[in-house]
Amino acid sequence: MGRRARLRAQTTAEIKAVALKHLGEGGPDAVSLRAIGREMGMSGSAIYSYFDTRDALITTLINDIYTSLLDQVETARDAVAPGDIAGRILAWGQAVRVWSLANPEGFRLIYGDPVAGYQAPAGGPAPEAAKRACLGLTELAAAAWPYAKATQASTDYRWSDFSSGLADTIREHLPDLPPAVVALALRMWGRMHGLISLEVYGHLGTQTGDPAKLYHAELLDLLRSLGLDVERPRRPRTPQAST
Amino acid sequence: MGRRARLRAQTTAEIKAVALKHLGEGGPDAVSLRAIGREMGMSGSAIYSYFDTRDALITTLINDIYTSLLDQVETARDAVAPGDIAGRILAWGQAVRVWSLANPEGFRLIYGDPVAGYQAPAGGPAPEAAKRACLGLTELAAAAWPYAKATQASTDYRWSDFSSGLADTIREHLPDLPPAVVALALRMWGRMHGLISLEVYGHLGTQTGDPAKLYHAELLDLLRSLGLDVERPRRPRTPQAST
DNA sequence: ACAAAGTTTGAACGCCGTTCTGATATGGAG
DNA sequence: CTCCATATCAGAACGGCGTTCAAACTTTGT
Repeated sequence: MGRRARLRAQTTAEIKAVALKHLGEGGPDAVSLRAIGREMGMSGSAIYSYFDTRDALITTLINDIYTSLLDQVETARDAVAPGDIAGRILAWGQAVRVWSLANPEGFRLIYGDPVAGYQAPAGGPAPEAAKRACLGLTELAAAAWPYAKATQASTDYRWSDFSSGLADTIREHLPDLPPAVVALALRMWGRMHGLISLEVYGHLGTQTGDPAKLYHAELLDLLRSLGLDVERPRRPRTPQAST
Repeated sequence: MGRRARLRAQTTAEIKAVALKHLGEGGPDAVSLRAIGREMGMSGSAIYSYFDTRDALITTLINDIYTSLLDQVETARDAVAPGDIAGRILAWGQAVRVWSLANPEGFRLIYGDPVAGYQAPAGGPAPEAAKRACLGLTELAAAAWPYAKATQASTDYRWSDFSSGLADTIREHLPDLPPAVVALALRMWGRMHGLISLEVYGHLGTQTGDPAKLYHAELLDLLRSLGLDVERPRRPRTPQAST
């Protein structure tokens, strides 16, 4: 890699850094090519050498931020012993909320209307990080499955219910997994996402002064619905025999 | 009310109607004062006679849309016999999802980043419709409480955990209600919101082809966690005696 | 040393919200 | 009916935006 490529990579990184800074300080509107260029001492149109369009820049920002979220969440999960399934799920859920509240603009970028008129690249593959999130949750759901199986409603799922990309990835990492586990993982995702999303967007703050307590109770209820005992000792009870 | 006031009301209504149309057709960006004026045959600046600023227009749109959502949801709920608690919760939840998928731009406006640079009126009272939603869910939670009480985790809530506006409204309509019921209602809200939000913003579609099945399973699990039997006969079992 | 490729600038186009200056129409008081 | 305050409107203007384009400048490989 010549000197030129190095400069290019450096400038690209600086653009992303400035964009992230503006995002955090002034919200999504502050992420404008002209403003970024102004701060970097170059004209706004020069950025088009590095990103085809503003949406392309936003897209890579989303990928970066999403990746950082997953890094943090996975780290929190791995700080709990692999055998402590309830503890791992709890750690995952709490980490998602902590990150989201610490990076509300990032959360909005990933999960909400990112920025004026941004259109996600259509038809493209699902973002890598989204699959990673889903896979991580599926692993947790799979670990809880022996306990949760009996409690789940009798909806029957097929692999065809899920996108081939997701299904293939999961079956590669976790063979012999019933598709219902993936559905459970997606529901766990939604359950964590709901309260966090309401809180980040300020809908919960006007109703309750203590969203943390609410969220914690929700996670406990989630564990209970997975058949994992949670009051006092956090060890799960013995899984039931297969039906 | 003179002729003048009538004209004014009419023009105001037309502005809102055109704004809603643009919102549905072109997304949030299409809601621009200039574009609205263009379509109405008047200059963009003329709208400033009717709304102080674009954000004011957006704010009334949000109120209107939020109200229409609650009208529809309450209608769906009231189509189920008052005694069928599980059925009412199910109807509420399904109605929220149906409305959200039919009005994704409205959903984004209410719950997401509404539009470029919009700032919700700070310090103002919580939107009327939000309290209405919360109150409706609290009624459902209160009806389910005799069955759900025993299943809830032992988090203890106080009235001071909630905003005074909400707490007062609720205690006015439903006296002698434990604050834990409000917490339960907020959690129910979050639980419905999670999957719907993921679906509306397209995060679920890339992972599963059948979000409806997922959402229905989630509602069933919610009912189960409320202590309401749900397989086949939808009648709740007898409430347990007070602990 | 020189041509090819990459990078940057600055003007331009059309969009936006908002403000301001006048022009025009309306409504009520005398 | 007249007259004037008030409400409504058009149009220009300011500064912001994403994007395009021709022209200049810099680096690279030969």
